[in-house]
Amino acid sequence: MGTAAEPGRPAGRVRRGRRLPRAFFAADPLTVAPRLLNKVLEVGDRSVRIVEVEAYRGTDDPASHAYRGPTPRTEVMFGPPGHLYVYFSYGMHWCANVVCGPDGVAGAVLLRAGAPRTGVDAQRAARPAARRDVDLASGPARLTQALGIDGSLGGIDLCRPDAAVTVRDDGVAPPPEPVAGPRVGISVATELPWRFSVPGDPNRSRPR
DNA sequence: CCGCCGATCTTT
DNA sequence: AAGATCGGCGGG
Repeated sequence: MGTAAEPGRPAGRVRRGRRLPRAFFAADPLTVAPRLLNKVLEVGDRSVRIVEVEAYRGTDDPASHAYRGPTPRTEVMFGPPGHLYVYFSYGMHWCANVVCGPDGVAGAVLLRAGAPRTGVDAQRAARPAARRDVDLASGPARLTQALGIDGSLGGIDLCRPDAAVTVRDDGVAPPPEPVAGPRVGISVATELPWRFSVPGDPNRSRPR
């Protein structure tokens, strides 16, 4: 019903785990990105296990929204780590990032795909176009749709006790050897292997 | 299963 | 004018 089976884990009660502290996000996006794999992204009763991410840096990364310095849209990327950077893409989609790196240095990790975990019925209701459950959160805008993340949550602090969105550790370790490859949908810095995913996970996004 | 293309808004 | 995308449609 509400909870998806996770292969390799015993059926039954789902561990909620504990919210990641701000220190987790204070490192460089390139360091944080692979560590976020297999962490849990939770919004209310809905959650996914993060299976694909991309690192974006700031003024030294031409593919980053922060490359040309702060703007009203991107200023949160220049602020303290552990906040949510949400942007509107292609006129119709929301995409969510976690701000990483020290305060004053721009950086973020784009949350690209997740495996549905709890509140799966609500995720299906939020994603009527998804034919199969592996399509529920298998893309950055699909993930935000499945969990109900939009611009109204932009800038929130994920590390506060009362945060509407949290990233949690339920005891599942990141993959020891994550798949690394080029970031999707960019036209510059395409040689950098800054996209990370859980090897073999069927919920990863399908690059075009 | 795969590739093409339109939708629609922000930023440059 | 292009973009950190998605889903519908047509063809194989």
